Amino acid sequence: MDEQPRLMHSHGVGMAGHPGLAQHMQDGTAGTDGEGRKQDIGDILQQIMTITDQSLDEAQARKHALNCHRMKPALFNVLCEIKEKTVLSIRGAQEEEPQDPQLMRLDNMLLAEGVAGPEKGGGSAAAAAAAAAAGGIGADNSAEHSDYRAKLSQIRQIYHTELEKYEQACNEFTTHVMNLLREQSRTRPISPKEIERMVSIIHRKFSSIQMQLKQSTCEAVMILRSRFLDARRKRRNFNKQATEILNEYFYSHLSNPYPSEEAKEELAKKCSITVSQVSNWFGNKRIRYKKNIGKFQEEANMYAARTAVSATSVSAQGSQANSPSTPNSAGSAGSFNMSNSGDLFMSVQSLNGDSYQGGQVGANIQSQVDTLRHVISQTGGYSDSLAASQMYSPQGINTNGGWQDAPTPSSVTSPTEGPGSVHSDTSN
DNA sequence: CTCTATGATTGACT
DNA sequence: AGTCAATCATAGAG
Repeated sequence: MDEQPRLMHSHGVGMAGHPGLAQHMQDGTAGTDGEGRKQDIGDILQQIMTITDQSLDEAQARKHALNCHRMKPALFNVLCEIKEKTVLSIRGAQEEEPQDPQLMRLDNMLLAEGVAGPEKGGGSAAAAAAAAAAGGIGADNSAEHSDYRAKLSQIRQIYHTELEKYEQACNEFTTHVMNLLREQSRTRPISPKEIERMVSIIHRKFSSIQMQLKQSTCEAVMILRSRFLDARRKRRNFNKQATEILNEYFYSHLSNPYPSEEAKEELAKKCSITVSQVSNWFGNKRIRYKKNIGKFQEEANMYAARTAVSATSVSAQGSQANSPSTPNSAGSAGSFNMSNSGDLFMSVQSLNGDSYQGGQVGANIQSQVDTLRHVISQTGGYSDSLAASQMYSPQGINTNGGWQDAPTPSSVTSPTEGPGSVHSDTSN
């Protein structure tokens, strides 16, 4: 035998063979003979089959008619039976899918970057963390840092708006589908489990859209971050005032141009830069000065002259609190002040009798020298004769490149060794 | 465009 | 940890 008749029988689709259907037929008032019933059922099926081809209003009307049809409950039962069979085969397909590792990764990253998770606090904390990761220098409120924060919060805002939109759309769509299914459940058998399944399918679809959103958000954050990190290397020259302050300190501490931590902080504050930048600057300056003293001599002269003038005026006022060359005037280290005065003296001394070409610079400040000597002797800047003798060592640099190792003082009486002829090791 | 100056980074050293 | 030395990368002048 072929499949069709057997199916019809076993599923009760055979009109006469189905008990429920038969009963309804008997209960019914219309069909009295078999031919008429057949006609009737065929008619209904035909209507159902063609319902999709009709216009909405037409279909609605037809649906209503069908719902009220006397044969409807019987048909419903038949569908229920068929359903029971097919659902079994579907059931195997639905499985609990494990949490997507990629989604977890994205979630974790968004959380770490402060895009997802709790409001504001997390965002700025993450930005600060990113800034710190950028080299420890960015921890201060630099323009780039705030820029980064602003951009990140922008991304965060977009992300949340979109996420909310998706969630809303998802809920709306789910509600819509559920309503639809509930309504349909009047004409065809739909179990709650099926609705549940449909809902989970919808949710899965929407979460895949959400994943795309998360992915693009992550990309945006990465791009922003890489730009921010690249900005580290973007060099911006310090402003003129900052350079002058740093140079003033450097040349007035030429024998020992190693500012203490406090001095660095003070300089950083004055120059509106970070302590690290101050350290960088001094590191660069020392090495470059040492490599080419001749080149820096003019600069040294200029700052020495300036400091001399400053010192003179300080002396006149009987105060040194406002001297830019005494960042440690608070008095944290006595030796600091002492070397300060000594360095001034040294710088001027080198001017005094050098064979340097720009002799007129020296001549210009020649008058300052005596004043300065006077000032220094008055303030007791170098009561220690050893310290004074060190000053005369040409910039106090030894062949090992050491400033810190006490350089062998050439001679107090021979300060005339020109900076240009300091050492052969300067030719680098 | 090239060249120099200069701030930042890196690795070795103490 | 602080420094030196070499190097990178860019700003700015020409």
